[in-house]
Amino acid sequence: MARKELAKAYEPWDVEEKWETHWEAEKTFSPDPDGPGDSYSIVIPPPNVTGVLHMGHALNLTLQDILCRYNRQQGKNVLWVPGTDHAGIATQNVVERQLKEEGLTRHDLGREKFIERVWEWKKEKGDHILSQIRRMGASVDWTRECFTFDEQRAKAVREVFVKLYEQGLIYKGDYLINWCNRCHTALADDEVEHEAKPGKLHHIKYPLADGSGHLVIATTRPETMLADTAICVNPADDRFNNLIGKKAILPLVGKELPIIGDSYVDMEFGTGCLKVTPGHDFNDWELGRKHGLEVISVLDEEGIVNDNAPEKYRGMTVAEARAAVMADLDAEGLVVEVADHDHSVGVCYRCKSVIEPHVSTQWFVSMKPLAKKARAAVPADTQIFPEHWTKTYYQWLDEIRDWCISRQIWWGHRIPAWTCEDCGELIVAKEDPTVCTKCGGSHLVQDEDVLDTWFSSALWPFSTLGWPDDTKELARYYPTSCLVTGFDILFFWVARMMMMGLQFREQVPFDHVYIHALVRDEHGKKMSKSTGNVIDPLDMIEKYGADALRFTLTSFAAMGRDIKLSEQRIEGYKHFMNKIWNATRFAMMNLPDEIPAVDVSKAEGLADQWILHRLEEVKEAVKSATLDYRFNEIAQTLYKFIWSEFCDWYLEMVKPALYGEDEEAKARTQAVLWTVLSETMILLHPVTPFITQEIWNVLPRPAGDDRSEDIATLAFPALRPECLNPKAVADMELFMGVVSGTRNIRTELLIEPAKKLDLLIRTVSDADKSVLEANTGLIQSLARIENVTIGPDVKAPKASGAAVVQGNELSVPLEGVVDFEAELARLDKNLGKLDKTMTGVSKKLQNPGFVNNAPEAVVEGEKKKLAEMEEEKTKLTQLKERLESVMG
RNA sequence: AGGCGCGUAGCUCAGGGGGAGAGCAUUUGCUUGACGUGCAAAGGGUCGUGGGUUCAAAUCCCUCCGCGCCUACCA
Repeated sequence: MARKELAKAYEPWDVEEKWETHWEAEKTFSPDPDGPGDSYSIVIPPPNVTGVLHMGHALNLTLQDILCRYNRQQGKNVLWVPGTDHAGIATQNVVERQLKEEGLTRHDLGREKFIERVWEWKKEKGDHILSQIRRMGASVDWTRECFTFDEQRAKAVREVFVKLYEQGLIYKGDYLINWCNRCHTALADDEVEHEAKPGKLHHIKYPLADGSGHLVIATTRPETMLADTAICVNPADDRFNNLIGKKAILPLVGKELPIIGDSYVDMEFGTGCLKVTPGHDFNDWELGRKHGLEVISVLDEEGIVNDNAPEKYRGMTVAEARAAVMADLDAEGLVVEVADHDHSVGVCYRCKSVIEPHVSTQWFVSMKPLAKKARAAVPADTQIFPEHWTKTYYQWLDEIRDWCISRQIWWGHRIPAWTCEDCGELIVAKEDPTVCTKCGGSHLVQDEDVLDTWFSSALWPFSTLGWPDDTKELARYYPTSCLVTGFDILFFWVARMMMMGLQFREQVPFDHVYIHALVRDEHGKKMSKSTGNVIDPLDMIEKYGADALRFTLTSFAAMGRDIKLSEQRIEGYKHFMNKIWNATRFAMMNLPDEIPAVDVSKAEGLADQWILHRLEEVKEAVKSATLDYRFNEIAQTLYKFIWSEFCDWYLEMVKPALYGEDEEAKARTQAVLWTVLSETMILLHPVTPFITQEIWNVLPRPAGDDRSEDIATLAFPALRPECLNPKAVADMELFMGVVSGTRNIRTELLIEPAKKLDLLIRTVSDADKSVLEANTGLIQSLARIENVTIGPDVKAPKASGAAVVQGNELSVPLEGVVDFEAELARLDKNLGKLDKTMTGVSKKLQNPGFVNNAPEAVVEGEKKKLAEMEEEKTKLTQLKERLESVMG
């Protein structure tokens, strides 16, 4: 049988592409909703269609994929739904920009043609990110791909909108909302980001109407005075409360403003007098509602001063109007002071332009009743990991305001509301109505607005499963098992999914929410295109392979900490992939085409018994780390096991058996080597799916092993408790100590590696003696030793390098090999180290408080430790004295 | 203003009431028949400060100092 020759170094490129194509073609990750097993389901946080894969996605996908692949191994019926988000504003912006290059606006095309154009764009470019998800190796079910704006999701959106409207939880009205002049639409509160910016506090005189003087107000936005409708002072403020009920004259406009009293006004801030502008400030809006004030808006939807302002200012931008107003006030001698004042300014989270509070007709969702349920469900029905995010979640829900869901754009779910032009009736319906339900007229006009994209995203956990239709998927996979996402969308998305899930499914949308960190650059800065510090995951995949990238992200994904990523780390883990590859290469050179059918629990040698024991521990560690979302521990456990134990010790130790003549021993070791390697590949598979699949595919099998060629479908390795072997671990510790101790003597004394040395071991017990005797050959090969002599009465030459391992005295004769001064210094160094730790332990044991109060086991442990160290010290000292005696 | 998180080896970070850990970097040596993307060995830290609880604190509690983030407000 022709043995497949493995490349000398691992080359991920072809391998990854091959398996990614294979899995999708075979529909490996498309579960049967009627199939066996407990269900485990995850819905992907849908990336924007306009998006390109960034490190945040890469991390997010990796963690979800680990969970899905692990749960498949546990025999679960796993569904991971992929899809994208139609990203209303962002996508519309992209296509509008395209049109602009052709000298067109969306209005030139008209609504219908424009939407067609966006769909065309989506088809061409929009799915780009999906192919990038494929390159990450995400084991999603591509046959169930969804889009927040496809037909089925549209059905869900309508259903929800209409029901909420009927339940009185959606309403329409004129309110002050966040308005983006550039995107030309309303935004929800949480779509506004706040940035601290330097500004000015302008102190301006407003004359009193009765001519008895003036008061001075302070404002950061003087241009909005054109829309002032009152002055407000604190009734408790003795400086001004006599003015309440009087009137002031609004400069430049000339109209009278009532002076009202409200404790909202902070007497300490500014001048203590507040100009009230309900049309341009959220607090003033509230104040205006409370006091029944007129609302004036002096800015239009482009942010240009409109006809409600004095003629002179009309047509100006905000900045122009501010300058003009201040100049005019100054000319009239009304400016008292202009002081520097930093304040935070709201900006659009999509385009970063300044948000204007703007009065307009919008649709809202009443959040309070929904938020109440969503709050109560955590942690009872949904647990958040790490747990501390729960508090943030509560805090947001407690302070929630009604959600403005209408957007003045075209790309999105159009609001299913119609107005009858004949009788003015408002009709909200699932199916497009043709006649008015009230007057029977047929002149119905649909609302122009579309819904906030998050409105459809909020339904994602059940809309992707086919709701509102009664599907198998819905019954089988809802509630989903875990949602994996970054904390930046805890509010935007997670909280709203909770609300909608509870409202429409009467069940939380997920059992667990795992919040992962943000990926930053190596200096802790947020990656952004403008800073130029972006590490592109696709570049990394091309350079190092998806597995190396995935392993890196996994090893960094400790709960509750930001990830500082550097390319160097990814490179380091590519080396790890290569190490795994070469371990396999070694195995392939030493395994027969058919693995001997040996029961590994009958393993005999120290190496085999020890590695099998460790494998059992690793299985447990991987399992519990995965269940607790301690992803970094999965990576750490496997890295240490594979590199520091399997490769560094085990493979070196089995070489003699594999090269040897004892066919029975060889077969046993081959079986163990194969078992450990293949099971480790299965354990590692959720983290690095490609390389493990490739290795599984090239590895030979024992006869009768008819498991799939596809590692992704294999069960988690069965536990083998009979292989747990504490004695092997203890023996191994002794063995490693002897080998390392001997190596240390050699390298620290600068003895050249080729120089043959002898080793004498004066053993402290029969048990140790037999362990070492059984492994003499291994000591020779691993420590590069010519002759080994072992026994209780071994006499070593006085001129020897020395070490003590668990009471056993190692001696390496040095006559003619090295100058003894170096060895003396080395022994002194080791004695010094020993002394330091002994001091600590004996001090502790001299403390009666410790001896009396600490648990007996701990005290005994310390005593034993000290005794051992004392013994070691005595022996080392004797060995040193012997050396000194030779030196005279 | 409120909330959250973080200060541990040169760097990036695990850990967490009983003798300070990893990776990378550094130093030294090495064609050991899987791997120089490697092997072997070594150096390197009063675990931010001050206090408290405890027989015992890097670990738990409090103060402070630094750093980061989130929410709200800022006329």
